[in-house]
Amino acid sequence: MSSSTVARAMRLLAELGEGERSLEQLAAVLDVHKSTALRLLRPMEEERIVQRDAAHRYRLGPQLFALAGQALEQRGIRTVAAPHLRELNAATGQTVHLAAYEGGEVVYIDKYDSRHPVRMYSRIGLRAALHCAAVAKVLLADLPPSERRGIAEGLEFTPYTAHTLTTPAALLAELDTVAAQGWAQDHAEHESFINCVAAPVRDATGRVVAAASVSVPDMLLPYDQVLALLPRLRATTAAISADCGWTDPTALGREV
Amino acid sequence: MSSSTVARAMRLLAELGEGERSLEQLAAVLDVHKSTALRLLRPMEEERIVQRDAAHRYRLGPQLFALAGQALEQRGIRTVAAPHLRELNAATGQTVHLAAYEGGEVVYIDKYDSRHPVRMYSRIGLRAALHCAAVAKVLLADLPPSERRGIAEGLEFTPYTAHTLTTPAALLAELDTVAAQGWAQDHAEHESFINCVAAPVRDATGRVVAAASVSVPDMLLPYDQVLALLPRLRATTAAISADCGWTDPTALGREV
DNA sequence: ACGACCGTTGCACATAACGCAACGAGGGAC
DNA sequence: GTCCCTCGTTGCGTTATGTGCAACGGTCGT
Repeated sequence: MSSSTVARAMRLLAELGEGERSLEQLAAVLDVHKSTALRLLRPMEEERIVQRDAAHRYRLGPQLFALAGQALEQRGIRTVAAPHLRELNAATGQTVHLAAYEGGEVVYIDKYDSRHPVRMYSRIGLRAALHCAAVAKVLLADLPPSERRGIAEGLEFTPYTAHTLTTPAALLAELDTVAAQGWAQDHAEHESFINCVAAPVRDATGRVVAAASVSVPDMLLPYDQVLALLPRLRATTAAISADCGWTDPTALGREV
Repeated sequence: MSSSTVARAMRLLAELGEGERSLEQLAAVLDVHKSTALRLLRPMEEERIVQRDAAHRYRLGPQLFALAGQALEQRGIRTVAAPHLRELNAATGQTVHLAAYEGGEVVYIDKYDSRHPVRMYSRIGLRAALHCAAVAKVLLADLPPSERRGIAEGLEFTPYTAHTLTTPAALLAELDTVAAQGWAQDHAEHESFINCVAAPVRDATGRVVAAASVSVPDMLLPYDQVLALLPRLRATTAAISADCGWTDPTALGREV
């Protein structure tokens, strides 16, 4: 037993999500009389959840932005991402990380351990190496080019392995690639026996607010099989982004 | 005559914007029986507008983010402006806002945070104070004088700081100045330690459809250095306007 | 200036939302 | 482990409230 009146109101919101509608159009969607639709819309208009322009056409209102912003502030990206990351972790059995760019550094803000006996070492709150970690590459790639440059030139480029990028130029070139393809890899650049792939999470404004990654020791899966996890990873980050309000403009060819 | 049921549902959303709530708490807010609150929440939960965790505590749900994202998407100007605002944000490192005049109020429709540790607080969807905010002045200044007058006389003129304009006459005089010079300032009129500059964005018909601003705490930059950001801001708004089809008729002596 | 269209209002009727009270599940304390 | 207490859930009868209808009025286009 639930309120059908509220259900109708929610249906109106969904419809307005598609674009501006007149009162009559909205009434037609619900298959109710115009006056009924009007009475449903009025309280939402008062709360600025919906809005109407001079021509009396309805659209979603600014209070919606305010609510979404408050919600994200409270919960943070970590809470929103959690169920999706857990599922990715369950599906792949591998270590899953969530990282964010905060004040010049990339920090791990969540982690789901591999179920295999051999695990990689990391801990929530630790900083990622900016010139190695796949999550770092994803996050840096979203920054404006001028800032990327500044960061790249300020790094130490500690050569952890033979694959580690060791010059600002190499890193900047890599970031261009990452920005273009929409994901990043770490091919034994930090630990000689660990490969990672990472993909960005975007919020409603389209900005990259976090990055998720799968890390796997190559004794478990060789490099090319790690790349095969990419579609699954990207499906996960797409789902998280959607939960943050992001609507993918390149939603054409889908291939989960 | 409007649906009080929907009004109650909206009230619940506003309450959930403040934080997680139990069913009983929500019922208490509306002063209704628990079962009533439950019936109101159920359709919203089905649409994922609200969500409940394992402990049955309600919070705002992912569908709300999706709606907010769609709503932002519908504001065409936001999409056009985004890359330019991002660039301005990157170049100055300061907080950048985009605001529009909608139905008698000035609403922030986009925001790019400062990268400095000390940030100003604001959120997309909030209303700007019409007698303080630089963006408000820019948007009001484009209205016909008669409408300006009506708005100015209907305001409350809350004196946030010592610099706040407190009379309709003072505001109207300021709007004349803004209209003449093509930009506006907020010299510690809303927060005593924050200065802003704003400039208009015009569409192909020449109407001001939005305003962009840079806001900076004066511990970061003193007032006169904020004014020095003006050329950069105006270059940005000019670029956005150009993308909207606006061709500047006063494109003669440029001194940016 | 006229007509057509769309949003708005008042009213009578019936639906659906409400409060109540009993049920059930989960958690904490002893 | 068992009891108790709290909180969410359900069924039901009443009545408030949402609904359709039809007439009104404002706005735009011709």
